[in-house]
Amino acid sequence: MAGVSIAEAARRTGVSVHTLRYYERAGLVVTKVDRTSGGRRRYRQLDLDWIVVCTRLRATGMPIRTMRRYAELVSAGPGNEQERLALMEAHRVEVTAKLAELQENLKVIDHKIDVYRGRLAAGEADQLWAPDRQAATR
Amino acid sequence: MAGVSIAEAARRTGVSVHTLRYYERAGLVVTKVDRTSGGRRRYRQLDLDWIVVCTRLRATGMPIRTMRRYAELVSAGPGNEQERLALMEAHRVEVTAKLAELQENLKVIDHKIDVYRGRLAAGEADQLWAPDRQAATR
DNA sequence: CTAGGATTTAGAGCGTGCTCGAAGTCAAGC
DNA sequence: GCTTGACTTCGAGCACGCTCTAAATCCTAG
Repeated sequence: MAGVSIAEAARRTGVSVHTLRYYERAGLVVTKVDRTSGGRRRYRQLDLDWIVVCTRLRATGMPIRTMRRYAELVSAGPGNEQERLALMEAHRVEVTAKLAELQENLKVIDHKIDVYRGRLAAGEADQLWAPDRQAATR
Repeated sequence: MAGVSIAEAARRTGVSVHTLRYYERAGLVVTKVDRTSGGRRRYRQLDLDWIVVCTRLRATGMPIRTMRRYAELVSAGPGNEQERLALMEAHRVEVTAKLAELQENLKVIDHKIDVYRGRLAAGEADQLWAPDRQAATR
């Protein structure tokens, strides 16, 4: 029988078997995964590829319900590319916004790190700090 | 009475009043927020500043329990800068990893967008697609 | 002084995205 | 054929981070 077991699919995609089944139930898996005569899933490369795309979208914070919507559009076949494009572009806006926010807030973290490095470097010479300086840099 | 009400604090920090109280209960607020004689919170600038820092850390995905740990270290006063530094550096590693992952996955989104833009551009000339091409670009 | 809106607490409830358990089925090795 | 372990479905359970409710209290405007 062509394809791999769910355990192997989990290994290859980095998604747990539980989550693989959950994604299917949730309507995210646009490919119809084969079944053995005994009812067991057999994942082909196409299925695995799609699931990997799902993990990428998830990793960018796309909600499950949006992924389902996207899967529905893909399942509906050609003719709704406009809608798929709109969905992806909307998501792109969110991702880039999140990226910018992350980069901005990384600065705050870096600043904190600088402060503590500075204190530690100074602390080697003198463990005491003026109270107001503590309050200011906390 | 110095300081602002919780409603005003919410407005200034962009955090709901519910969440402000939740953060305090959760042990994230290192400053001791004043109270009126009647028991109502009065936020001073220092309190607001700290809460804003909390929102930055949250925005970078720091879990509540890590923020609590950080707050504990700060509350404990000077002398644990090494530990605070380690905590922040560990978080920095996670944030930069997330940033890189996000940027990587943004490429997938951009590719999808390219595909759909291409299809739409071509679709204006011809709505039909070879089945294998559909499968390949989905 | 009073009415009504803001605030308080403790605790319950919710949305998301998994994660797991139970009970049963399938299949590969001995 | 039997055992053993992977797999099935379905529904419950969980972790997280809020978010809201209820009932009481506070405070300000009129």
